[in-house]
Amino acid sequence: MVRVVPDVPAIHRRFDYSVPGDLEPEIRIGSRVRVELHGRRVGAWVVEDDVLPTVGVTPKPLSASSGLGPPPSVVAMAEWAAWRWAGPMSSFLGTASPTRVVRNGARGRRPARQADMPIPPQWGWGPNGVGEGDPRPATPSPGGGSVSLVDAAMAERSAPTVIRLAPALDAALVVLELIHRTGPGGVLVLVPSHTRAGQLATRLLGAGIPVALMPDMWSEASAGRSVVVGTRAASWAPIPQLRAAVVLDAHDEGYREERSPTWSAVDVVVERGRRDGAPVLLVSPCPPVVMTESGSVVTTPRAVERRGWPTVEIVDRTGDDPRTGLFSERLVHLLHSVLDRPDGRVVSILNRTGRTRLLACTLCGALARCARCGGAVAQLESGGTLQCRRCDEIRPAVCAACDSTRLKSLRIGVTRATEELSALSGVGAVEVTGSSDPTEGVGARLVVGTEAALHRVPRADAVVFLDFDQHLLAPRFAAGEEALALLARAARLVGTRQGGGRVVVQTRMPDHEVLQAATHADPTVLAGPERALRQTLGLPPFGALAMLKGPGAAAFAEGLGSIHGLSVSRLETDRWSVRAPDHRVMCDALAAVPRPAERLRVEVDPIDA
DNA sequence: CGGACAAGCTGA
DNA sequence: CAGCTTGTCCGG
Repeated sequence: MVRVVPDVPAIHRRFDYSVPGDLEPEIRIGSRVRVELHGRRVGAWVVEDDVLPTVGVTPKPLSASSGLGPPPSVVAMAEWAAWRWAGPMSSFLGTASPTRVVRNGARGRRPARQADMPIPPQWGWGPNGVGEGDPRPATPSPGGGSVSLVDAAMAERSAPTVIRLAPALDAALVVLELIHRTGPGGVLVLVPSHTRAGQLATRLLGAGIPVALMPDMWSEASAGRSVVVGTRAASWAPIPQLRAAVVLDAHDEGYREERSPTWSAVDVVVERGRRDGAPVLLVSPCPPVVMTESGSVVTTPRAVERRGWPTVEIVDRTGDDPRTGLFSERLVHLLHSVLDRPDGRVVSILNRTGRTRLLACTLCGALARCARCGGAVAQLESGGTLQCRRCDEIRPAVCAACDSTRLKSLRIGVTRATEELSALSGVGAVEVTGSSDPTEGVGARLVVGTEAALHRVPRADAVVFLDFDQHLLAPRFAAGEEALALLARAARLVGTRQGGGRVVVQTRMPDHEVLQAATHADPTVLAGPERALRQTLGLPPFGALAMLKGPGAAAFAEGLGSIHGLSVSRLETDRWSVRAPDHRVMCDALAAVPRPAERLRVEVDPIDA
């Protein structure tokens, strides 16, 4: 008899089935099976074996085997994650399973590459910290003589270990050196994006290291002879026992699942490392407080870190008239100085899509608002109609208060900024947003876009943030850390300060810790105050937080309210926040209180305040 | 989730 | 009271 978890999100129970003799050799913990449940056939995972029969229930036999699923250690992780993020175990088992059916034979197959070939030692950091065969000048040097960053990190007993590495320093060297020490088998490497996963896999393969690129090479990963490389979901890779793990750009938001359950791949890898006794290295130019608090931080010498950041120039707009617009004199001057060079390239960032996001009447000064719901209306096309951002109501571009047709832009979006920058610079600017064509702007000399542009454009001489204050003031718990991460992201595009790389930030808060950290190339300038603030407010890592949303939120909140140690408060209708001294107390409570019948979304470790 | 079954509503 | 909708329950 085995116990299974059905692949049906709404069913939170487990059921017992007998194993027919012919299926016996294929069935183990983690196996994908099909079962008869309440008159229909559904997929399921085996999560326990040798289950004793329950009295009064005659078990049905498993209907079929559907191939390999996650190894027992990962099934156990799914159980832990279901508790940690208050979600159904089946969603984690799904992420941990192959996309196509994998039959037993695959596990024994040898990878095509020479997996047992010893890895030549040429990827050490070298005497001056430069990986041989790597032409880039600004690679990290060991923290004093012959001790490398990886040596230092592995020597730390605490897990995880954070490696702070400036944006221009080559983090792949950490991976290469780790593999040189441990061999490829059982090593897991996470990167934030698919593109980078492909690039890293190619680089490792080029060095003769066998790689299983997730999610397509699930069975190669489970064979255990390759380094497993992938993005967020690869934190669930079928590695029975982890030997080591590296998370590159561990601060990246891409490691968080936005849909409920809102799990984090970094937390998953850290827990796997803890269970398997494997070192976990979190590499980031700007490690968040939640990662540095529980472990230790190793980093390059100060001078090396400083060289790994570009020049960050603050354009203080405190004294400027708010009506001056988005383009300071200093900015226009800089734009010209870069674009006057024949191949000079500038990327400017404004995180507002559309043409104009806020308008006012020139005559009476009234803000243009929606007649139906009162929300601000935006202008989508030049001279066009106005549309409400909240309810999509459309109306003509006429002042509702005085019927004037003369409206002025108070807060322009990317489309308008593109038009204006083209005019100012005399260079045709290309607009790049999340919804534009992926090839758009890749070779352009002047790109105007949202954050998405930082992921599309490979290199630039300067990155300009037209209105950075919206990032600094964003209503998110980690707004400061996210803002610094954005500057680090921009830094990658422009390279080092010696190479002339420049990031320009227009702001009315020039003394903000985020900007001080970036100009000094020292993330601890932010981390110190940030840590203190978290401690004062009881925010993670000094407390746990959850958000309840939906029609069932009130009922669930009421149930949680009676639990000792929790504080529950209503933010608005159908939206509640829950605080606990730590996530253990939080998760135990979320698991103990029965779920209401109405729809309910539980966000553990929420992002939005 | 989705099938089974019960209770409630409608119309000739 | 058949025929239909709506709601609640429960799965091995």
